[in-house]
Amino acid sequence: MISIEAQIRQRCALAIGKAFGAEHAPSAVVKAGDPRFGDYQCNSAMALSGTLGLPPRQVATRIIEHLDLADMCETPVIAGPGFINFKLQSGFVAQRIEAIAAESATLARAGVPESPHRQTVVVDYAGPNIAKEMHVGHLRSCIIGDAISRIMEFQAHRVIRQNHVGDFGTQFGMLIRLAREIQMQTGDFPPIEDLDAYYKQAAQRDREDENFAREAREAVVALQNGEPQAVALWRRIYDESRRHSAEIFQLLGLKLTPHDERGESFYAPRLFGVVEQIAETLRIGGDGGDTALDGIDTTSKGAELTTTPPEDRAEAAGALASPQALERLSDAQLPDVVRRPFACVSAGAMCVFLPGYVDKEKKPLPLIIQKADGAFLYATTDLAALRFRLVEDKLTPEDQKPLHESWLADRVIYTTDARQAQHFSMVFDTVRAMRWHIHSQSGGTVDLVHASFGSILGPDGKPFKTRSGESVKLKALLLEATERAAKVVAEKNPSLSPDRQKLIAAAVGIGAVKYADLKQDRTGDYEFVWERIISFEGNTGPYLQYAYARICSIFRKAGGIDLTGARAALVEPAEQNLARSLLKFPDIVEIAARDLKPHYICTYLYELCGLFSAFYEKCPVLKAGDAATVNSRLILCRVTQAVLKIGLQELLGIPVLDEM
RNA sequence: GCGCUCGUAGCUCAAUUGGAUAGAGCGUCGGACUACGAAUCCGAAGGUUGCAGGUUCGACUCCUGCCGGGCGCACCA
Repeated sequence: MISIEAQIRQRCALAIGKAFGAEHAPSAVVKAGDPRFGDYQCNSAMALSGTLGLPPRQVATRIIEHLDLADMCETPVIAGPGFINFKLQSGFVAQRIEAIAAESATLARAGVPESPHRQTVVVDYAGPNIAKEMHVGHLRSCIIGDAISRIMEFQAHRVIRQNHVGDFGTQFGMLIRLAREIQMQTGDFPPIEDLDAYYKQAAQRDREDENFAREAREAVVALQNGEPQAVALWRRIYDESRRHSAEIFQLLGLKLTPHDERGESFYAPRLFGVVEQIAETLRIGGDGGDTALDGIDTTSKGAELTTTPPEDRAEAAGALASPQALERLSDAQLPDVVRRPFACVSAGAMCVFLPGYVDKEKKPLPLIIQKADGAFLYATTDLAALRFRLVEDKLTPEDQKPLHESWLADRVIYTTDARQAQHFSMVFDTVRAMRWHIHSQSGGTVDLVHASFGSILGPDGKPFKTRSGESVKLKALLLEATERAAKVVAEKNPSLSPDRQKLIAAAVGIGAVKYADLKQDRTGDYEFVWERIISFEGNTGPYLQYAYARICSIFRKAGGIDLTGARAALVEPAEQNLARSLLKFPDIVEIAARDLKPHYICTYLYELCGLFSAFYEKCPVLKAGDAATVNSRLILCRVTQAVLKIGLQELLGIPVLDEM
């Protein structure tokens, strides 16, 4: 079932094509800005009047002459400078509502179509560093990433969730070193249920004890070289840490599974090869020098790179293949302006230089992919991960299940905080320079997206910390949310059993935290103030859950009513408003997916609940009197219930409750 | 210094990406429970969209310059 807005857009495009030629066809159809103007509006006439040299209202008239919408809308009206306003026919609205409510299969999608062009989408989110307990810094990536993958999945895209955990970094050296010491003293593996305390102890020793610090660094090397004892200790710490993060994921209701986890350790064996390949492919410099780098103006970042013909690059790379040539380019001979991507050793580190990036002294800023001491960094891991996701044969020993087939990603979405924007920009540019984003078969390009988000701030407007200045642990935060919700549940609905109350408190409390995060445009910062987060009034999670629970309550009272063949009458304005809003749900999902902005869905659901409340106040359902009206209103309840359930639970990952 | 980002009602945020008279919630004030759940609803007050220009039928949105906040900028992630 195609969405109504899309349908009107298509018909308008058709009419514009007929009236003025296909080259003018794209039509600007959006939902009406004001209910007075109807349900949808076409803004094409004004835009077209310039290119056509006709008055906009005349253009609008011509469009309407060729427009065939008699099966859906009342006669279109031209208004203002040249808006064409559409109002859906009452009968059409009723018919669509009936069609959605008709059977469980249609109800389960509430009119949301599957995407006509299914894509394979990798969503990289959560990604905690598992040497420490998860804290608020991980919250947004978890919540937003999960919502984005749910939305895309509901559109029938093939979503591959990836939890890129930090499980192989330098901190593990300390942890291994400390574990080894405790094991030697006590004969036992250290108890690390309290991961943070253990981490702190190791960090303190690392600061204060030179020998410890040195041995910790050695432990990292041993780990990376696969030395059995180090690996065994790492494995123990890793398992314990993962138990912790799995618990948090479960509390948050994330759809991530252990199968979705490929962390730094997974890519560790690939790092050397990745650096080698990049250094080889992007090698350039020395004799070729600036001449070879000239000729391509890349004032803007990234996008320009794809225009570099591969032959050019190969030629440039081939011009200087010797290690000596690489060395010659170091430092002093770096060009002032980088005009094309290239790799070379600078100050002992293997670097990729890309157009458009400069440091404080306006000198070219590198993406370092291997440190002077030979160690790899997160840029290396990210590049290895992207190569794995885009071009690597997935039939590797570690990864035979469950995704043994080639992923052939069409999009890779990173849900990480905005401070990493430059990092990802450089990593993506490097991938493009390597042409890993070109599908080997189709020749199409992969969309690399950083779906960034702002910081969570404390009430003081500074980064959210505890009073003692430590990061707030996620487990404690979710526990507090649940406790605060429990108080309200006990007060509002004391008749529920304690077990039931506990369950509801968790869904309400954690749902409130998730909703508070999702309802805001992800690109901005927001303040975490408990009173606001856990408030049950206004645009909040509990408000929406409450609306859902009230609908469920109606159906409980109604008993086993059969709505087969029932008609939607829609006589009251409140019924009309609710029904028309329900039909807009598919378009909201569409734009939320297009922009990767879950808050569009939040805003919509909140407004829908407002309309439902108005309907609920003015239109008695079960006490309506005649059976036809009861059934008609029950259909509206049924579809509203479905939209809320899909929106909250399936798309946003916020649980709905039959009662609360 | 360079780059990114934000600045909208007292407070917290929207505004379908260039559309019509800039909308909500909280707070304030005033109303509605012998009607399906009052965790609700209805009403009122509250604005020179940081400032100044520009682009055009039309600007919170785009371009330029200021002012103010946040973040990033060579071997941490």
